Amino acid sequence: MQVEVRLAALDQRYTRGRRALVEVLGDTDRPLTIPEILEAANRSLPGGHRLPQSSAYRSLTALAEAGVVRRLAGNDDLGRFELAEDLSGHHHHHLVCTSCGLVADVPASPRLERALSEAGRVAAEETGFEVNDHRIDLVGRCATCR
Amino acid sequence: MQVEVRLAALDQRYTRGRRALVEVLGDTDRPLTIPEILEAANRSLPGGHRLPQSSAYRSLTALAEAGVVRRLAGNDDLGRFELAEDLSGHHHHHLVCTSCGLVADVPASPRLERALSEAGRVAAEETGFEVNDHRIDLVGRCATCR
DNA sequence: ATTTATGCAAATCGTTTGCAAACCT
DNA sequence: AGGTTTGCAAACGATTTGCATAAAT
Repeated sequence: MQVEVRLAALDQRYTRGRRALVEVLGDTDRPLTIPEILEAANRSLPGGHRLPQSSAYRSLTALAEAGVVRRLAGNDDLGRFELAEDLSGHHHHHLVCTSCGLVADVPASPRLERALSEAGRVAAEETGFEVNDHRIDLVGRCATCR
Repeated sequence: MQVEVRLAALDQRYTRGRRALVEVLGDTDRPLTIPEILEAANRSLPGGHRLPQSSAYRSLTALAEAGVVRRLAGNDDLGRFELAEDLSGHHHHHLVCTSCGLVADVPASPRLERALSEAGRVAAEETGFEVNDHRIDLVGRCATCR
C-alpha cells in the first residue's frame, strides 16, 4: 500500500520480487543480511523460483531510495537491511554482538531519546551540523555467546 | 609507551610505520579513512618512503587487536580509524554528514551517557545481552553541505 | 640468529553494472 | 507498445593474503 505509493513516486514498480523482500523484512524483528534475506525470500517464493543476489541488491537499493527499507551501517562486513521505521512503527536501536555478529532490535527508551535530542541540539549549535537522525548501537555479547 | 606495551602483549613490535600511523591518528580530531591516513602518513614519513596500503591495513589491524586504534563501523564504503578512547582520553560520539560523508567527533554529554547506561542495563535485563560499549552517530548535514 | 613486519602483486569477497529477455501497466 | 525489472555473467573496489626480503629484538 504505502510501499507501492512510495515506489510509484520514483517511477518504480512493486513487483513480486520486491514484495517478497518487503515481506521478509516485515516478518523479522532484527536487521537481516543479504544471505539471510535471500534464504527467507526463496523459501517463501513460489515453485523453484530463486531470487538472484543481484536482483536483491538492486531491489533493496530501489526500496531504500523510496524510503521503504533502510540499509544499516555495516557492523561487520555484511550489509544489513531493515524495514523503514515509519512502516514498522517501532523506533528502535540495535544490540550488536561482537562475538557472533548478531544484530538485534531493542526498543528506544523515552529517556534516551530525550537525552539524544538534547545532544543533537547542542551539537548543532556548536558545530553547525543539522542533525536529523541518529543511530545507536549497544555493543556487547549476546546471551548465546556470553 | 602504552602503545608499545599493548603491542608487546601480542608479540607485536612498534615499528616506524606503525608509529607513523599512530601519530597521524593522534593528530586529528576525527576518524580518518585509509586514503586520508596514507596521505598524512606519507607526508610525515622521511625521504621518499611511501607506506603501501596493504601495510597500512595490516598494521591498523594489528593496532586494533592491541586496542590501540578502533575501526569504525563503515558509514559509507570506506573504512575509518581512530585512536582508542583510552589513549586519546576523549569519550566522544560522531556526527555523520549524509551529503559528503564527513565524520566529526562530538564530545559525549553526561546526560546522554547516563541515559545510555540505563538503556544498556534495561537491554541486558530483557535480552540477556551483556552490554559493554556503545556507539552513537548523529546523522545529518554538516555546515558546509547545508 | 630468530622472529616479526614490510612490499609487492595476486587473490578475495561483497556489491555493482551491462545487456538482452521477461514483466508490468 | 513503452518503459521498468530481472537474470546472468562480467566488472569493481575495498580489503586481505602469499611469499620473499628487510627490520627489529
